[in-house]
Amino acid sequence: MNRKTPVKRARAKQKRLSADDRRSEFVTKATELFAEEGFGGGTRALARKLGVTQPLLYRYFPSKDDLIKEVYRKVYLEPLEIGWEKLLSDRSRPIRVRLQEFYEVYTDAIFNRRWLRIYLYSGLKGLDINRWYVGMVKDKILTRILRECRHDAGLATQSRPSAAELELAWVFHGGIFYYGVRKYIYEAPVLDDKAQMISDALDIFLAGFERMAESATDRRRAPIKIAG
Amino acid sequence: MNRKTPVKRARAKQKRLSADDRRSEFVTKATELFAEEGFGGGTRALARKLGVTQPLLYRYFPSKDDLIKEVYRKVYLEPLEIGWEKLLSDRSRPIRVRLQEFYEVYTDAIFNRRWLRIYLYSGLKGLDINRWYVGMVKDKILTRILRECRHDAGLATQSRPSAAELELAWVFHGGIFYYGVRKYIYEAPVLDDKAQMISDALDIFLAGFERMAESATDRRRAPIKIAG
DNA sequence: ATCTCTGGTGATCGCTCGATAAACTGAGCC
DNA sequence: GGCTCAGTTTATCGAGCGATCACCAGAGAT
Repeated sequence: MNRKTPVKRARAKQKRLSADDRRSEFVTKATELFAEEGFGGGTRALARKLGVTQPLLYRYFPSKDDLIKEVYRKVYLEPLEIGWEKLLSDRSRPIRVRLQEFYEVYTDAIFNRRWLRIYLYSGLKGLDINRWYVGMVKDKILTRILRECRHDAGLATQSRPSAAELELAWVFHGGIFYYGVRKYIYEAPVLDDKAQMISDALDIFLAGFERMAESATDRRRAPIKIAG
Repeated sequence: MNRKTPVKRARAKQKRLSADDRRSEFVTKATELFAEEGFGGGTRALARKLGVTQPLLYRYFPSKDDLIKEVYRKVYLEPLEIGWEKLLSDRSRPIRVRLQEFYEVYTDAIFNRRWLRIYLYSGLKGLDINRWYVGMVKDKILTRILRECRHDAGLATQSRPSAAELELAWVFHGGIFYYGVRKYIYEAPVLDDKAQMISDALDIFLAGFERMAESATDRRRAPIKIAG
């Protein structure tokens, strides 16, 4: 229809952002793109998402790899902002309440398509930052949880948890993590009530920890007796 | 040195395989390549692994995508060859023994770098075959396990497990699965004794199932009491 | 010995990728 | 107004990608 008269060049969109704004817009949109396409996603597709041309990227990042590193940093540091030290270590509250609340807010932070996909893609690349994150989960979350559990059960506080304890905590943690993978990566139907899933997982973890603590110094435990 | 005289062209390697052999060699090496590089791995790199030239691939597969589909098929069907029906459903043996053995052979089948990486890469692509596999784990493994557990506990056998039961089983299964991810994807240190990890996970799963079964018809359960 | 059939190669096409260099443009300052 | 400088675009490069086609070569049948 009135297409013939060029109405002031419709692509006079919103160009000319400040350098800082443009730069962080690149990182944000790159996170979205790479979450969907993997890190093989193209710089042209990224530019299209911003409504700019592809070479503009190189005004803000020396190479695509530098952009990717920034995406890593942003995504991996995101869940750390919730401040779990005080959540886990506040001994004025029952440990079960602390654990429940911690896992609710922690999974609120990481259970979304964007975070989980970036995490898995970068994990498959075997990057240092992924090793660092896994080590941090071990030291800052699982070890802390075990320490609080030991304290709560009246056991001696040891500097490092035993390998068996740690594995127990990992299986528990992994079970919860896998809930997010099933929901946001596999897009499989899951129990909608995340809080109840956490509550149930906590029940069996804490019961398992108690059982392990009871057979105190034993390295090897007998299997539990099953009804029937 | 004696480089000047062409000594019968050293690349007279081992060419000229039978069509079937060459085809399956393509699939095998493609599985290795894609496991490491992702499905973005190049056809030239693949040919190099076989010691042939790149166009030869297209004598055996119409396109790279068809090759990839064959890789899927091979990888996804691999763990099914262990025949878990008889392992899980043989009621002449104690359920705990059955579960222990099943998870040992199942994880023997899938806990390796090749399988896990292909599985995760294809999972990230959101393919139908991945949905199919997850559904199969649910129907053929978890549902069966829950049915056997119910039978063992003397509970009424219901056609489908409750959502809460299923979630319990998923968290347990996911916890074990994540052990493989930690070991072969993250390459993080894990408890070396896989059988003990399974045994411990089984302990807490079965204890959790019993607890859930005790509070029979209740949809919502009270959290367990913690010492202290 | 020659023919034939098939596994395998060499050359190349069209496309997309990350990256570079030069030209353009518009808001703020004098 | 005209200058300046930073944000943006246009044009393009070289490399690598999947895919195609004509050709080659060697084992087995005749």
